Amino acid sequence: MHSLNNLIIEFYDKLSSWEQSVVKDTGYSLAQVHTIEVLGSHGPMRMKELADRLGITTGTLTVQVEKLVQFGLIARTPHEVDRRSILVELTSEGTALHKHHNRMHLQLTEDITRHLDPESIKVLTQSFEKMNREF
Amino acid sequence: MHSLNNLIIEFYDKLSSWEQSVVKDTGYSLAQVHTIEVLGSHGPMRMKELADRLGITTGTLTVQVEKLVQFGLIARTPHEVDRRSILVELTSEGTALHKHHNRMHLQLTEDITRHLDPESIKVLTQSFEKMNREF
DNA sequence: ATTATTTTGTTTGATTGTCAAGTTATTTGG
DNA sequence: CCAAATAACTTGACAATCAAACAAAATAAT
Repeated sequence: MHSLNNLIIEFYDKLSSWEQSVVKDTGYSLAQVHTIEVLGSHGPMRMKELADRLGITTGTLTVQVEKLVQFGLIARTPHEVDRRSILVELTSEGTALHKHHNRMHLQLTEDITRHLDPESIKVLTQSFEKMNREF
Repeated sequence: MHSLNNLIIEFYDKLSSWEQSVVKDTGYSLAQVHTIEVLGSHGPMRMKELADRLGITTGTLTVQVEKLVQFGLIARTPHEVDRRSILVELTSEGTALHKHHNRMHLQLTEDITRHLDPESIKVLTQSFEKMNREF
């Protein structure tokens, strides 16, 4: 248990470094790419929901979104029913960035699991499912 | 493979959120606790090495270390042989914080793995070992 | 041995990400 | 209909960060 704990911490650290270097290559900041990632994997959403998912305040997000709009990565559209709200969604350019980032992640997953046999991958997948449910 | 990739991303996100909330409770910042963590798990080291492990410049670290010294969490001692260098190490208070954080991590690992049978934990541990080696 | 280069840590100035608090517009509940 | 809650924005203040310039010391080259 103790060793598994250390392995998880090490895994997290290495994933962090990897993410940082991959993001740097895009020319955008970590916060910016993270925003694109969330929008890409969950689809268009209101500012409030996006802020919650990113773990930041809406005030911070307002500024961040403004930049991303100027970069042409995302677009703001009024909410159909709630006129207080704004829907934020990826532009085609934003979608392209998300897909690119996704491919990087997939490649990494393939790279780090290449010495695992099919049975281990199966157990690993099930274990991640169970662990993610417990957070 | 595709689903495993998504599970890893989800796992990373959840671990991130967890870390953020645990760190917030300590009253110190994420960067500060991270510095304590590295010093706690690897022992005293030079500024340069610490900066490299944290993925920041020595300039940034100089400022950060100054604060942590004022908080009484770490101490600076001259390097025995290289007079350009400074050794940074945890004080007893810093060690206490590290131990506390470590206990939190261990508790989390126990919590998220509680529905895994011993055999799965074994495979999971071996898989993490192999994956960490491939980064 | 002397000089040039590299390494280590610090300082400074600029930029980014962040929050808290206050504001406005809108929605919801009594 | 009015009060309270919610959504987004604005502003002012910090934290964290980097790059560049610097000084001191170690290392390499000649």
